[in-house]
Amino acid sequence: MADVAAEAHVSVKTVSRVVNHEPGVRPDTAERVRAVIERLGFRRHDGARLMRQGRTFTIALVVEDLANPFYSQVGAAVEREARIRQHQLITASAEGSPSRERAVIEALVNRRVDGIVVVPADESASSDAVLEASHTPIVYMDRPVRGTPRDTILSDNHGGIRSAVEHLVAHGHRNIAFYGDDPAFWTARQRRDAFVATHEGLGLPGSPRVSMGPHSSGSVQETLVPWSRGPEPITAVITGNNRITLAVLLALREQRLPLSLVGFDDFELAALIDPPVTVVHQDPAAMGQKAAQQLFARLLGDESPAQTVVMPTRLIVRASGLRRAALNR
Amino acid sequence: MADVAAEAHVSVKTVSRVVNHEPGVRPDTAERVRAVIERLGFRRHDGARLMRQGRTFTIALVVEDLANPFYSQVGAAVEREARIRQHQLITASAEGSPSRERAVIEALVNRRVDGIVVVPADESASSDAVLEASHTPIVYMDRPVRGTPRDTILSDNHGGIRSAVEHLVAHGHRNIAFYGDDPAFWTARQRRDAFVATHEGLGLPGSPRVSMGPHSSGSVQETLVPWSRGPEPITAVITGNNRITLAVLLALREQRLPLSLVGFDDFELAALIDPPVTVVHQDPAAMGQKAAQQLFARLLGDESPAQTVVMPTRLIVRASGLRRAALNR
DNA sequence: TTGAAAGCGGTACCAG
DNA sequence: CTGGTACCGCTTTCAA
Repeated sequence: MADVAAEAHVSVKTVSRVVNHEPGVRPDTAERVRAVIERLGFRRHDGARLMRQGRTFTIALVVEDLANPFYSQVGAAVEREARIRQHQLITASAEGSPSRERAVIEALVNRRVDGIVVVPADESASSDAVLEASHTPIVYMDRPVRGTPRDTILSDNHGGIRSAVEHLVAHGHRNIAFYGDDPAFWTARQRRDAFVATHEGLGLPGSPRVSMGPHSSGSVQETLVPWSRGPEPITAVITGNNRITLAVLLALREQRLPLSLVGFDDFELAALIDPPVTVVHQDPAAMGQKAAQQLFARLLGDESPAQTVVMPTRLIVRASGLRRAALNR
Repeated sequence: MADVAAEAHVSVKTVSRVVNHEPGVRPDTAERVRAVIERLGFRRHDGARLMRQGRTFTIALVVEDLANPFYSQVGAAVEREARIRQHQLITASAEGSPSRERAVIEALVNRRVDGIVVVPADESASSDAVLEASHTPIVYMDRPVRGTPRDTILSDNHGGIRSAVEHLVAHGHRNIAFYGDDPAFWTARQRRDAFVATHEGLGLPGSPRVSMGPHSSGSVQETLVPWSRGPEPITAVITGNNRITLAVLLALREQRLPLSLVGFDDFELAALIDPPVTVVHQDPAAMGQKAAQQLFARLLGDESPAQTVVMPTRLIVRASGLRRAALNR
């Protein structure tokens, strides 16, 4: 900028005015400056600018794994909201490690990002002190965190599972098993608890048959086989997420068990499997959008108390929830 | 930092030394400084630091759509390489628009990112001037660009298609159709050309039956039905990408056509469809990793001529490539 | 309408 | 081992 100023025989301040389209520059002066800018290929150094202004026009997203379709859809939505507002997005993976997450967040705070959206690795709020001291706004997604109340965007796990159970019951199922993921995950526990509660609420027979992961096709079969034989054999299965749905589908195929199924999380090509898989759909794009919007509201000065938003799920009925007898007719 | 210096009765330079673990500070002085840092909750402002140092320790990834599984896997790989090297990653979507891509790249250059990986929207190299003037290293991915030679990471489209044709021929197919995506895409044209070349190279009968998109299940059926009836009916189909594979699968199901299939791009649950889908797998994670590695090599001063790397594809044989007669036995 | 000087928060360089 | 000072590239403030 100094170069441009010298070349155009004006002060840096005038160049600055031209670059930022500030008023109060004579048109011919402005034109002369622009010509020099063009000739020298000058580009404003946004780092310096933003440092002076105290904001970075950057937000960050911290997730477990960017390659996971759930997170990548969240990422796309957050990036879109950021772009609309002239902000840039830094994305970082914590790989499910709380310590790495903490390190990542500290690095982001050191960079003075304006705000952070994070899918927390655990509930420990290990970055609370840093965030508090730096006044960096944060929005948690998908899972809540202990400690200081913060804006949090969750999925309606309970409602989703309930709709799955009710759907199966409406189609005549009474004996339904639930396969969930590792109970270390908050969402896995939520969905399990929702299943048990709904099971009892509807007065289904016996005690709820629940198997928590981590699961593979093999580990699923260990309970799937006895449960579908013995007395009161199960006729349907509900799964706690994408990964478990896959394991159960493989297990059903391997054992040639004609059980009905409702999965949590929609997945690509669920409609092409035979029979097409009925799922509880959560909307990662909507969640990401909501999280980003909430973050920007804070950046714009919203000082209202932290709020938790529960995003609705939607049952996508295909065919796997019907009774197999009905399907074959 | 000035506050810390004042409080600890040392100069800012000494604080700087402590913060950066530079040698030449007496242990007790360092300890005193650290105590003040802790008490005041001081955190180094990386923006200021990086501005002085002239590097930002930031690289960027520009793609069409972060939610697309191909790009999100690339993104995860690039982020990982960046993180290993203490860099952060800015991700941006250009939504397939060359003008938006140009704007995004200019913004990134203004931020002085150290380098950029981009999946270009078209071949026009519209950002060439900016990149040239700013000396920002760039690596192109998946598609080449005209103009100044640049580092480029491509997938072996030709080899992939050839392996698909050869696989089908080995299983007795002679009449094979190709469904590709919109020929506006460089990769779509590459794969089409590879099909035609292989078709001729192997001396398959008649002229190659090719239908380019954009395709839906409906548009596929328009040619699929006549081609599988008339004289020399096709017995197999090759698809040019993920999206087309889906359209063809739906079309085959709708028309109850028992054709064999090899798809380009692997996809989630391809193994669970009946019959399991044989695919040409390209490795987005490996491509992203390679691109990032190439970029960092440039950042470390590699001045060798720009190179184009073609990453191998791999045929994942499941069952859909067999003749249906064989399958039913 | 224009410019000089201070300062954002650090680091580089050199002196003590 | 420690400190002073210039300076990175821009914006802010105030004066001309």
